[in-house]
Amino acid sequence: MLRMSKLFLKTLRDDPADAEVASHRLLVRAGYIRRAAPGGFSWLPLGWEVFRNVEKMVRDEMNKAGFQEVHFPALLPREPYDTTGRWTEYGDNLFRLQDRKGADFLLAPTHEEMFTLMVKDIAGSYRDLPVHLYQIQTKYRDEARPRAGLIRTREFVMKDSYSFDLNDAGLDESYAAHRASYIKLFDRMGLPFVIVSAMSGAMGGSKSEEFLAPMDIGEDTYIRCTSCDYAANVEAITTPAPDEITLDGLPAAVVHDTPGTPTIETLVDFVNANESMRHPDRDWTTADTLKNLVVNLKHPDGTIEPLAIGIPGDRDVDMKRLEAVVSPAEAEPFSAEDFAKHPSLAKGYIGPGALGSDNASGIRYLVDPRIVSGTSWITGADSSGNHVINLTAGRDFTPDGVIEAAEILKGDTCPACGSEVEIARGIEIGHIFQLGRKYAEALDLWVQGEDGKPATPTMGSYGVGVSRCLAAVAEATCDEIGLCWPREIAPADVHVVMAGKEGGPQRVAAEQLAADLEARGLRVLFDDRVKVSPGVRFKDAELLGVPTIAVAGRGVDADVPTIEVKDRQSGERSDVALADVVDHLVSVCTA
RNA sequence: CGGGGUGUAGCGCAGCUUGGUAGCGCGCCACGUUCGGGACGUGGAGGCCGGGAGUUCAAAUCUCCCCACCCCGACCA
Repeated sequence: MLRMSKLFLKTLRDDPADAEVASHRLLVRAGYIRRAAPGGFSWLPLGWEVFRNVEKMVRDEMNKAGFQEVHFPALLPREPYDTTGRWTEYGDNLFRLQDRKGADFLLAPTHEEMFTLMVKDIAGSYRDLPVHLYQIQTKYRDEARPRAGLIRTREFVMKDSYSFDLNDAGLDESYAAHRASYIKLFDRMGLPFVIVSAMSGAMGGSKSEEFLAPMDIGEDTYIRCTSCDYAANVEAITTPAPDEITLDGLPAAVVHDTPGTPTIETLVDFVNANESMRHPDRDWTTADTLKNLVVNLKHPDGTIEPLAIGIPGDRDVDMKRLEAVVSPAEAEPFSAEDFAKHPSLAKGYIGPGALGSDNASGIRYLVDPRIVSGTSWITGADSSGNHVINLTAGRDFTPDGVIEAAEILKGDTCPACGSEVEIARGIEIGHIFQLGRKYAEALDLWVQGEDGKPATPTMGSYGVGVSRCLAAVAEATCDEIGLCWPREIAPADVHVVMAGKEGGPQRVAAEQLAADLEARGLRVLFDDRVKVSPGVRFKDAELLGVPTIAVAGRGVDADVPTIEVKDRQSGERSDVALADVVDHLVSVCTA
């Protein structure tokens, strides 16, 4: 039994000034956590209780799925991470440090290397596979900007699992097993979630999905359909191509003088205001224009390749989508010097006429999927101050291919059902990933196959942010007045409130009730504080968020004494006869 | 890393423009009253005003430089 008279707890009446999001604000106010470092939190008794409940739930689901728990140090030597290249590749987000002898160490941001080495150490034969291991461990990432309380910290607890299979079919099974156990886990947490594809296009093959808890304060943007259940990461969504248009009878392309129109907006205004350029039936819009821009692709081997991208003028290039498509290359903006090297490119007036491997610049030219044969565009005429109207794809120009780099806008077409998508935000609570053989190969993990020859296992990795899930649950379940935990996560089943005069019958009833409930196996938080007014007790009970509140108050004085039982979430109250209340509460709490 | 904001008692804030012995609310301690929705009275304790340097007879207040935190963006297996 947790007695509030003894509990190391202080609730705050006012919101802490540095907390913006509800989960952060309430967890601090309710005395669950305190900020201790940039991106680091200390846990107070109630918070730690809740944390362990979440952790227990994660562990339980992992064990149920047949995965085995192991544990690694968080403080690791450099060497294995050097072998896989991640000592450097991980970049600024890796906490690096040295021991007294000057040897390099790191605080692990994730443990692929260690799991791989452990399997290498133990498993020797294909008969030892598949292997499914997990750990629950504190992870360290030197985040540029920790934010939103427990949502994004530099030290956090993560459950990470790894699967080792002999072949792709096995990996698929392992992946599916983890996916299924995550669905059970997040359902059990009472957390609404969507699974979005996070497949990175150009890398090919490696399958990846994110579990997102949809909420406005989330930092991951994803796309969801307004009518079907399609959901995808912005990087993974594909743009449906419209039908091609027959070229017969389309108006010819005409070059016009369009002085002083370096931007899409000035261009549209200009052509609409000019009689000779007006659209016969309507105003031109920015969606009628074809915007061409050039970037430099920096390939991992150091080579630089210019790439031209054509997209409808009503949208911008989404750098995240572009990077995902060109990965592992990186995209950088075209500089003034780059333009100087390509005199055929008229900055602000770049058109398909100069682009593509067959034209003046020789620059590879990829266009948005909407730009299909027969679509006509207003676009640059490759000399300063000139644009061309009705330049038609498939007739006047032929791009080298298509590229998914345009930003996704609300109202875009759903690739699954054809209705409209919307843009939503979510918290990434889980991520499952088919790694393949990258780590096994780098660390020389192999087992003897059935045929006696060495075989390299293929791996999957699967993560759940434990501390982040706690915050997500708090965020999803709380209301204006406080936290509101699902029973399994809550620090107690029943919050017993003594609401009468100290030394009166309420005291006696509350003490007895708390003891009886505990004897029946319920977890009890008992507000037995003296010299605390009833108002404070009620407010604190609501703030702390235990799902069921039992008040020994006025009802105790009645001819047939009663206890008020209140459901924290719904706010419903009922008076239950003192004689029946223990049974009643046991059934409520074990339902 | 760019833009914006904030640092004054445990928490939330005022004071700064116009320099002159540091204030309010909550919380805390003592006593009394009260006891079903963050009660009341009386009396207390508690602060190197983020740090450093400067200007001045005098700096929370003016100047310069740091640092920390929050928000937006960039970044983020």
